[in-house]
Amino acid sequence: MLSCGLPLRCVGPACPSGCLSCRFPLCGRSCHRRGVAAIVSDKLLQWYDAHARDLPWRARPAEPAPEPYRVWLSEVMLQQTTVAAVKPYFEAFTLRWPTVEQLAAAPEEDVMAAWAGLGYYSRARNLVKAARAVAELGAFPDTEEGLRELPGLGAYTAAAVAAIAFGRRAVVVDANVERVVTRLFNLTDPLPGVRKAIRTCADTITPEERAGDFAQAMMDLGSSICTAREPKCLLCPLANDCRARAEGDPAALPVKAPKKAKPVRQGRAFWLEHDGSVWLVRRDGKGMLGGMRALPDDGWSARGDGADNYPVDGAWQPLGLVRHTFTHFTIELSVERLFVDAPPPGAGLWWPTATIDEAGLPTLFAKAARLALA
DNA sequence: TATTCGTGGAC
DNA sequence: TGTCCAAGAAT
Repeated sequence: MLSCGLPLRCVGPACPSGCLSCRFPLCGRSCHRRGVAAIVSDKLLQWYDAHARDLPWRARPAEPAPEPYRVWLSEVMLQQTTVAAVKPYFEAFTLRWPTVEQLAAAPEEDVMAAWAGLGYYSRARNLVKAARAVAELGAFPDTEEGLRELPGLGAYTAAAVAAIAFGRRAVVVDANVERVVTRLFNLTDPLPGVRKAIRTCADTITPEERAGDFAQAMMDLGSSICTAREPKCLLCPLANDCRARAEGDPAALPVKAPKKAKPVRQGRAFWLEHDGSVWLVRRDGKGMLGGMRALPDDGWSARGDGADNYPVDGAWQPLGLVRHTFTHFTIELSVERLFVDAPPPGAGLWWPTATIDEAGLPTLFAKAARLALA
């Protein structure tokens, strides 16, 4: 086996010269670690310059950074959400609210409705809060620490916005980076325990310059080459530096803890109709689908079935069953209809059924509406 | 650290 | 059809 002849104290990807003897824990010293890391980040940036995806919220490589508002908005939308799903929402939001000040001035209800269908609705609630905080401040914070104070910005998003919008050196770790780094360094311990090691390793290859491009390059690599299933190692610009490829199994990383089974819950949703309109309520505060418009229901949740209690007495007509799977449980929702002359007790509003698509219903209730109007 | 938060596409 | 998965945050 060829040796590169450098001190055997380094960490990180295999030596670019082919040396496979540099497999030692992080020494943190100025051995040739820096040299190896710089080569890796340079290779990745060169690959990015040639292969970066063209996305609505993104500047082309080496171009001036896009507006912080667009970076922030896209990053929040992209949390646990695919690029394809985000695109139309990003276009709609930036068209309707071109600046963070305009978003800050919008009624929360309108923002929630515009977010309907995208999921994880606490993001929309925090989006409004953060926009108002930024409007109050006069501008986005331009450091990772400052951004971290805004609601809805965790470690990942604060680092990403700091790097992409403000050119700060920040260690940006998302699921793509976790996958790339566990493979590049052959980190075989399971998530989430391995996260500290991932961060340490990601830090070693994060460059001082172009940290934003580097972060996006890692994400593009993770989404197109270093994919969860069947990674395309033959196309990978870092193949020769990848320790999992040399000595392990890239496709088996990262190792994850087994998942819990999802319970199936039963519940009812109530379609109260009067004069061509349906009665909609607004779900309260924090929990599941919090703040979203919805059909009245019988109190089902992730923890239990509905209580089988109807909002008003009458000859309710069962219309069918809607099955919908959330992250941690499945709901079988019986949709039942009653024609009434007066609104039920409690807050709500009559919404014309002809324009139900514009009510901003989350997907479960949009399915129920589709059933009721079929 | 573990759980609770959506949704739609790929396979 | 079922399972996995995605630019995570808050608690």
